[in-house]
Amino acid sequence: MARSKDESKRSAILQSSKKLFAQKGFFNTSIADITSATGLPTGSIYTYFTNKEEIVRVIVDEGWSDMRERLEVSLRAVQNPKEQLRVLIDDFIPELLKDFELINILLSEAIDYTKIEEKVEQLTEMILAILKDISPEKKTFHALDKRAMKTGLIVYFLGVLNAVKISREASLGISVDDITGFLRQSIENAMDVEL
Amino acid sequence: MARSKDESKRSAILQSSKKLFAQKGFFNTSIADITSATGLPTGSIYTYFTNKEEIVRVIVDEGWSDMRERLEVSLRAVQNPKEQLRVLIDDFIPELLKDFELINILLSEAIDYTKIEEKVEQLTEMILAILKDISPEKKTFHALDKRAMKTGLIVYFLGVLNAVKISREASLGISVDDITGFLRQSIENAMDVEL
Amino acid sequence: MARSKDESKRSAILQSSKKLFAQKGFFNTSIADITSATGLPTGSIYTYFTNKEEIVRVIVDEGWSDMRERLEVSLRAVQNPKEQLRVLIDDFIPELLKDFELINILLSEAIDYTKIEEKVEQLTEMILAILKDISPEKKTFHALDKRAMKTGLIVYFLGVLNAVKISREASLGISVDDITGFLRQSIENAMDVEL
Amino acid sequence: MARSKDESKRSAILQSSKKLFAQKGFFNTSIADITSATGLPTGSIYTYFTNKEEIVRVIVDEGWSDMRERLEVSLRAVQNPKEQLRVLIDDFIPELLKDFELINILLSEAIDYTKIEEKVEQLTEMILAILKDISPEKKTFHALDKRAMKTGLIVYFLGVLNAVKISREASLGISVDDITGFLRQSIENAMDVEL
DNA sequence: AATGAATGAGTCTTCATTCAT
DNA sequence: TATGAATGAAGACTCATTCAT
Repeated sequence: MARSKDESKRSAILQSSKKLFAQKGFFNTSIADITSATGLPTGSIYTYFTNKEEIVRVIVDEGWSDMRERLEVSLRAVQNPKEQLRVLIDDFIPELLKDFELINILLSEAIDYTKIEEKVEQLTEMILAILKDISPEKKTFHALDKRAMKTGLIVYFLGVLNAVKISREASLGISVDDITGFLRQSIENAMDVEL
Repeated sequence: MARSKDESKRSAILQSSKKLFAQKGFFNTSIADITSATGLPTGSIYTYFTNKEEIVRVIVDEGWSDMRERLEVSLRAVQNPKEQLRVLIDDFIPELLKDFELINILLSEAIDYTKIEEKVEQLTEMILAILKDISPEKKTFHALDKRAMKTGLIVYFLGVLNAVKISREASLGISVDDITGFLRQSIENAMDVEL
Repeated sequence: MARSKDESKRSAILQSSKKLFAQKGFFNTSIADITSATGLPTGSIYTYFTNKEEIVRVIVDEGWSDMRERLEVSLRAVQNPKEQLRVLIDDFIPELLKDFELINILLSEAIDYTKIEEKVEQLTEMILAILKDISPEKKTFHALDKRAMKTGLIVYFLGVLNAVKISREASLGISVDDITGFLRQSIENAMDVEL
Repeated sequence: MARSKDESKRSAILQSSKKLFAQKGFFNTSIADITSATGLPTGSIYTYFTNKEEIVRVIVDEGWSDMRERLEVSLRAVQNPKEQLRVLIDDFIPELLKDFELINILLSEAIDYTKIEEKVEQLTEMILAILKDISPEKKTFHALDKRAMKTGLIVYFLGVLNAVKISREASLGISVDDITGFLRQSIENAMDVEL
């Protein structure tokens, strides 16, 4: 009982902070903003988190873990690497790109606490593991050595996230669907598969 | 009659601020930091800029204008679109990617004042103008409609900038050269040209 | 559970500020002056008041409310309008004129936040209500229509307050007693009563 | 020629400052506001005045001298004290009350530099000199000793000025005409004359 | 004399974090 | 544990006045 109450406060803080950080930015969000949004007293924030930084860190880490776990589960469910690619593109990516708030926080201001490089690294390795089991007839992407492939994945990953972020904030004339569409096309092309 | 505004002071402010903003971030850089770095008194900052925001804005706008002008000049010097592509990749991109501080500021914290979407838009349009004059035998990239092409360019542009930013800050195991190399390869592939 | 707001701190701020504002003026009194005078840290000022303006506003409003309440109570205690007039002149006015600091603040600098016109209006209406029940044999004051009476009251009220203020600051050669004396005389004359 | 140019700048400063001080108050008017309003460079302000305080002081002193001189001239033109009273009420007072800006400055913020007590003193003495030559049949005002008379004059003078100031700023429901009307009535009554 | 950039102490206010209750 | 008042260093910015030119 006590524990569940605690948990709900912790969640409330995380949820409100996530929204606020995404909207106003980390530095422009004060602890007071968070207490207002949650209705919790100042002190409570500090019984659940040691400081403001830890809040972003947890938002990002838990958000990312969630994503990754779901992806791993889905991937384990299918063996065929081509299928896995499809899972990645049809399930994981859209799911990730829907979490606009997470993306926003991941990429912005608090990037120091956000450890985006870890996330990049993790995802890259996972995808490389899938790709190396696909032997396309065409050369294209595979003409690239592993390092180039990694580079490509990083560029794509960061590019996609940023494109989503910016396309939502400004009127670039492209949508999230355009972005996932482009990504799918690129991969199909590169890997010479049809997903 | 009186002292006239001192261009060298303005530059000093811009230069120091650029370094500081890139290193510590916009919000973690105080006006006091800038006065320390420049040796100028507080008041002087405000005789050259109306506020802290204007400093970032100017850093980004002037930095970007410089880049763009140099690119436009270079492009005008060659007519052949294939040559123009080479100029873009061999001259402009490396030049841009060398300005790590600019990239850092462009992509981070102060992104509200940074108007990165404008820069994305501008560069995208310039490149599309070049590409539309190249008729590759292969389909690939041109199979894409204009919107998809634009999307691709945006993803690549943002991806490359972010990859550089992050690869410098963390140890992703890839270098700026890897990134430009990947970009060149991608374009050669997509456009079916050899640069 | 936590410390609760400390009324004595709030009072200390009001008291010190009142003295300082009266002595040095609103604009020449800094928050630092108030913290020095009270011994409170800067932050505490802002846990009790939202800003410097609010401090004057509260000083004036609470000071005035006090005065008015006491007057109303006293007036209710006597029915005869002539008695009420005496209460006004013998109790209220001297009491008001003793609060030199309040007068000073009411009339000066921060007059924008001070809403003296409200106070003038309130007092004027109260007095008019008393006067209309007194039927002097002589014409004099009652020859005046309501508007002229109101004008007269306003002139007297403001005149008396300012005369006190200035007579305390400079050596005009008249005292507060002279002023109340004159006022009493004027009213007795005007209303043809003896108080 | 040079002198006349100087003079015009000095006037411009005084005129603009008068308007600004009356509108925004002394402390809320910056030297920069004055340079904007006049179009003069900062330095020029200081070749004509030693500091901001001196500007108010001069505005008030010159404004007041003007008034007083005109009054003295007018008074000298008529011998009869009753006529002099009429001049005072019909010419001087309305003229003074028309200069709302002067009144505003005289009574507010910068009251420390404004030396209003001097003005009160001067005017009071002038009027007393007139009054003492009028022998009313009725007692009323003359029942007062000199000190009481002086007190009365001070109260009236300050009351009238303040009433005008406030009636212009807020909606007290009385006009400048009401105020001068009341004043005339009071004097006629007190002195038992018809003006 | 005229100019307006230079100056830096001083202004109000904020806010993450602590800690008395 | 829960609370929210307390804290005070730090923040961005202002502005009267000076003085180099």
